[in-house]
Amino acid sequence: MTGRIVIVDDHELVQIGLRALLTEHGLDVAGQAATGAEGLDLIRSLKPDLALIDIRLPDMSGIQVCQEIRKTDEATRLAVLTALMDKNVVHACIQTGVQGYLLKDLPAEELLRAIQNILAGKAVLDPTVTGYALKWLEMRQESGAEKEVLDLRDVEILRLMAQGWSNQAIGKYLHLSENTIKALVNDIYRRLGVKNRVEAVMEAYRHGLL
Amino acid sequence: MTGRIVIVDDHELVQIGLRALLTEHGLDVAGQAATGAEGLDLIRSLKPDLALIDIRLPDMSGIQVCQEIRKTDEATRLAVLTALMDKNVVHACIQTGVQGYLLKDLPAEELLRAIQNILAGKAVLDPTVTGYALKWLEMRQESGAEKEVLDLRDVEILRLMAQGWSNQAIGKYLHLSENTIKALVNDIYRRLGVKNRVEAVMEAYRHGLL
DNA sequence: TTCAGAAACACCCGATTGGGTGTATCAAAA
DNA sequence: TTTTGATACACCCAATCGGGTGTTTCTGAA
Repeated sequence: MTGRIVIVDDHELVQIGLRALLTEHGLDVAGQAATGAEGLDLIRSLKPDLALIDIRLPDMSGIQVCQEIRKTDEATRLAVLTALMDKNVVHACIQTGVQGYLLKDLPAEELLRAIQNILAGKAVLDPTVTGYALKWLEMRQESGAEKEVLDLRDVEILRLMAQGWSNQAIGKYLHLSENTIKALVNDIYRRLGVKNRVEAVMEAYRHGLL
Repeated sequence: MTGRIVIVDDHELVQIGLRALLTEHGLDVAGQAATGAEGLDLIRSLKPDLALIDIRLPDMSGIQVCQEIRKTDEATRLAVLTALMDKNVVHACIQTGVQGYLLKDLPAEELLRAIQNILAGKAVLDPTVTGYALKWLEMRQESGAEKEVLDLRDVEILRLMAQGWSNQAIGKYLHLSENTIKALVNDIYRRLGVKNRVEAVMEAYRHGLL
């Protein structure tokens, strides 16, 4: 079960730690990247068995990286590695089709076991987040309506909002009317429990959605 | 310049990374701790030449750890190692008498050099932090022309903006009129080179001002 | 003393946001 | 078949924001 692994994390300390941990146990770290863009290039060119991707990267969100990869590549296993545990992020990850959601403060041994499991073909969610995931999957199957959760388009809109775009500009960009954007934006506020643009963007940013 | 070093960090990955980096370059990691309490015990018993301390620990702040140590021990060098850059934290660290303030996303090589410098008796502030520290010291000494720089009140206003407050609310809170807040806010936009609230808050957040 | 410039406003105005109600379409469930 | 819901709008309106001009007051330098 030797696996070629790519690490995408902007903290070089974490890179070093991961590589030390993985190589020590016979796993092959084929490449490392510090930004989302570099990570995309690396994954596309190396086609590793597994990519470990940090959520918070300097240029883009790790989730976006996963989405990009999944557009053209269903084979490479993806796992996000993050310090935070957030409902919306977990859901976005599952929707994107990642095989693992791992927390950085996990003991090294558990982390290693999780990675080995993913390489072996299993999907691994950190135990502390499994509850959320299961509940969400239940709702998905039976009622289909999974209210209160931000979908990918919501996150896209939040990203544009965070760049200072107006509703009108967002509407033109997404080929929707300004009125529709306003409705969607209000929905986002309700789901995030905030009452204006700045709060929404800050919430999203803190939760690693951007 | 062989130094005995203690690491206090709750992320085992970072511990592993640091240890690999340091031992690889002939430095001696004498001990590691995952909590502030453990860290205090370890530093007091081992009396290392340098303690690298994470700011965010499960039981207490790394700054508190430094303060505790400094109560009885002026000799052990202390350096905080953190992912976040906060002006207030920097200020507190300098007042506590730490020798280093290092950011986790620094390239490994620079990190290593910084640590070697600290062991050699120099005090090292991360370059991105030094600016703030110097500016702060300037303002203390003289009323030198510090144009184009956000002062403390600007940052306070940005903090309130980031929490979703309206200009009116900010004005009431700071005992200023809404019109004055508007003028100040526009000044902030000009200095940050942005054109609306969301952008300003994002800029400030990215620059560690919040 | 006079002058320059800052700080703290007032007033104005168009653009945008926040929030509500209402509607046409379409697809899936009852 | 009917009904439900989700989606993508339109219209409306008050509040707020973005940005400009102009006034007063105070302080420090010429």
